[in-house]
Amino acid sequence: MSPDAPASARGQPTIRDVAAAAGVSIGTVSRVAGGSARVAEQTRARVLSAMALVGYQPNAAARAMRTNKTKTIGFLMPDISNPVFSRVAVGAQSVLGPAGYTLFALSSNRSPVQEVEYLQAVRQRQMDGLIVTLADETASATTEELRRMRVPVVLLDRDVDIGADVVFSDHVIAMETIVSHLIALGHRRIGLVTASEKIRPGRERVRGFRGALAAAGLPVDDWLIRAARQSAEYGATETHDLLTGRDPPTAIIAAGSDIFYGAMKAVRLLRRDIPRELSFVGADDLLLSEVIGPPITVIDRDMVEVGREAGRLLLDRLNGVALPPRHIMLASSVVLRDSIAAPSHA
Amino acid sequence: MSPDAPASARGQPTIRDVAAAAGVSIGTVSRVAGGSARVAEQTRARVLSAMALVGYQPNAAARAMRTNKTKTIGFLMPDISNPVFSRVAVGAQSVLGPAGYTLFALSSNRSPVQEVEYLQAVRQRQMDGLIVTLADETASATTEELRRMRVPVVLLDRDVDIGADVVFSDHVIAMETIVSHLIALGHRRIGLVTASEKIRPGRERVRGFRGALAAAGLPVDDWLIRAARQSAEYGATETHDLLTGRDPPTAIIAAGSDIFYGAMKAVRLLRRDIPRELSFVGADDLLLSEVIGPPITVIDRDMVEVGREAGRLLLDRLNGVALPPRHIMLASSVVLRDSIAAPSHA
DNA sequence: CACCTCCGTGTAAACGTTATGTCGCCGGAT
DNA sequence: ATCCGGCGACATAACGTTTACACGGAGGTG
Repeated sequence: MSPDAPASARGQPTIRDVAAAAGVSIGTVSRVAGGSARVAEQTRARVLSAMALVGYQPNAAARAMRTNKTKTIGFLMPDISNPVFSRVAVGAQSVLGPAGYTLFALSSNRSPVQEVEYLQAVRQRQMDGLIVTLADETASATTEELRRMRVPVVLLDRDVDIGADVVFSDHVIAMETIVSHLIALGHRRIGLVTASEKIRPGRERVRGFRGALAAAGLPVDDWLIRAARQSAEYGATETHDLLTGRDPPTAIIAAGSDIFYGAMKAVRLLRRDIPRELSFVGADDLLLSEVIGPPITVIDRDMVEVGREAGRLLLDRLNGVALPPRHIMLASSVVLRDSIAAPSHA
Repeated sequence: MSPDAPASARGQPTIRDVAAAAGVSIGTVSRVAGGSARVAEQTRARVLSAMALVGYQPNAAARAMRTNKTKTIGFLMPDISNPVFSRVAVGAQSVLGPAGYTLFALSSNRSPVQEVEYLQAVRQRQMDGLIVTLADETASATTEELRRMRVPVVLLDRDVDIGADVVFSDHVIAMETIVSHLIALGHRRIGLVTASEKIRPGRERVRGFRGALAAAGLPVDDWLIRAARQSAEYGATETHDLLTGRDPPTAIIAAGSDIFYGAMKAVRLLRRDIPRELSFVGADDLLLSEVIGPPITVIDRDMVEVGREAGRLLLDRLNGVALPPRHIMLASSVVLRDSIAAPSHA
């Protein structure tokens, strides 16, 4: 099939193989490969066909060593198997790709140790930029490692003071909106299950939650607020606990995609009828919420757009834009569906 | 805070900075960094503290150029935002990480062009190995590029003859099982919506489907078989078409996670009652199927285990195991739930 | 007491690329 | 006919590592 690859010894063919095959010097091959300087059309053609012949691909390591650029961006997220995070990669790629950068996705599995390791990997590999969603804002080893980074960094929805650009998602307004709505429907005891207050989303959601209650002049029962982890198990456990407590809520907000799953499962197991016996609000999973019976009201945000925005910010920095750190706030939307109603006996 | 980083000029500190700070030669620093040869304990300590002082991280590009190893594995998948694929990354990482390799995830967004580009990126960056799920088995540019790869490759659930190790998922047996079950319940017209026969999963599922019908002596109505794309839209469209046709099926199998979503949505819109009016079988999304009312019967497979197995195969090759290509077959499971029943008037 | 051995360290070459400086040659202008 | 200007190609020096080789000194042995 393919012409027996005329690689030098073993391994990939180098610029030298191409030069030999084309009968030119390596400098000329480099210029053709880089497309930088002027090369006579005839020579260029000879070089190009030689490259095709030997199946040449420039050695990125050598190139990187010489130029100090890798055309590579790292994207570190807490959990690659959660679409909320991985969708960001799709958005970022759509912006960075056309600009000639390759996006490498890394998943720390919510482990701060892994996070540090990957951050070092990014630094060792001289990646040109970094987009990162931290698993824990309070891990000092991680933020220290971030500060060591000598390349542009874009932070996603986290409050860490490293002088980086940040793309924030609104959580407060959306939470206030839905809680106010529930209050207007007559709910007085509303349960909230969300991420730990150690990260911004958890903190902000709790803030919006408390704010809406305060605005309505209602007391806050801390027992109704569960903010510790992000997992289906946590969502299930806490929801079960809330619903089987002495004075259970008439509405539950499961603010987080994994928590949403788990909470939903707990509601099923307890055979609570939505929305007759319980009003239910999910988050960050439009597809799921649409397909469940009845359709579930959700707080949603466009994570692909978050990725695009992050890509744009990064690209600006890579092109040398020297501005003070920029903060971008992206709205969340509240999608009202059939899962909420007035409480049965208010 | 941190001691003003004594990096040489600008940029990251190099081995030379460390050598100067420790008062030794660069060779010695390299030996300490690499942990290879014997170094006097006293010297080692001095070098280590010098490395910490300047915040040294070895330059991966230089290292790669010298050693022809990058300790880096690429994982190319069709869609990073689909957990079916990204879960594989989690499994692979759990095996490769402890062995000192970093896994970089790449998403082609089902574009053959992107696929080729990423394959070239992997080759340019001299990654030590590759795990890949192809978006289309029939794209010759992709398979040609794969053949060019001079490092171990593990293929996931695809039939492409490049002499690579492969981790297969069973689709035939699982499909036969569920179809036979539906037939036993009295179903005679069963609809199937699945991926294109251009990729193994689609092909095998159709094969299992036809096989089960044949085994039961039932005729195959090709109108009931939809195998072209993988997307929620496709799932919705085809399901709608099947259910609103002249002679609609009494059961539908939505074999594919995105198709599952879409099909489910179509069923909701048409207000078909499951399982009274329609028996429904989903695939590859355990969480969703559990939470929908009623719980949905699904064909499921452990994608994390697929990743682990792929990681193991790759690791063997990286350690120099020279065997003929190995094929591993992982079973799928059929999880029976409340979404299937005898057809209403058989 | 001299020699050999071995351990620890230094030196230097190579990896594949880009970029800088240099040179040869062709064509146009004087 | 001579000279000059450029264009295009070549040679070569880095970039930061690893590693083969050389070397010096300490300790043990004949």
